[in-house]
Amino acid sequence: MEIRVLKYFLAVVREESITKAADALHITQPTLSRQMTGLEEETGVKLFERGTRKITLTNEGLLLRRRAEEILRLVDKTQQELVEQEEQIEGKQLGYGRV
Amino acid sequence: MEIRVLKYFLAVVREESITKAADALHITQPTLSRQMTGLEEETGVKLFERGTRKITLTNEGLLLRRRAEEILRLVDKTQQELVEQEEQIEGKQLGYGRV
DNA sequence: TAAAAATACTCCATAGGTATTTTAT
DNA sequence: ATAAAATACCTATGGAGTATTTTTA
Repeated sequence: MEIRVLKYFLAVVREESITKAADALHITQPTLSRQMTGLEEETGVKLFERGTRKITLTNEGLLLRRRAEEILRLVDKTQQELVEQEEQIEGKQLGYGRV
Repeated sequence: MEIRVLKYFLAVVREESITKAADALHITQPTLSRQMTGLEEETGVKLFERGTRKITLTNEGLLLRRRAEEILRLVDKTQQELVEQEEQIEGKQLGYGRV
């Protein structure tokens, strides 16, 4: 399970469609279709019911949606905190790209 | 930032050495060295002070350690929950690999 | 000087693309 | 009939390996 794929998954959930999500992510429909199949194989659960008009989440899909949101929120927070701490330390001349 | 790399990072923290962590992860030292450099470039912060005997974490490294532990705990929990829900649903004949 | 990390290559796995077929309304 | 997903096949990026050099207690 990778962060990139969890972002893909949430895009599919948001758009209720692999085709629309692929467009939003600027990747192609087959690539996203394969990534979602891969996620289902890896986790061992069926995440969506595919239809011609839209995709609906299974109970397992609903569970993963909640967790994926939590995980990605934490990842974003972490990246934000690192930038903030870096700025603080830069002011003390101790950081990475220090002068 | 990918889950695989966060696992690598925590191994380096645990072993206090890229060489030892690579060994524990069953990958080579240069691969892990590059992944850690990549993580530092991607986040924009210096994570370790490299020494000849062992590696020490910077303040940013300490921060990432805490967050990476949180993130990986959530990921593990998620995978566990998916397996559990799957088992429950299999009993109701509604799951993925249903009979 | 002797460990550990970094670099210079090479290779290969897989993310990603295009074209097409299959599926479900 | 048609819109969406899946599949087949190909390309390219980057993860990973071996050999070697550079760094720092």
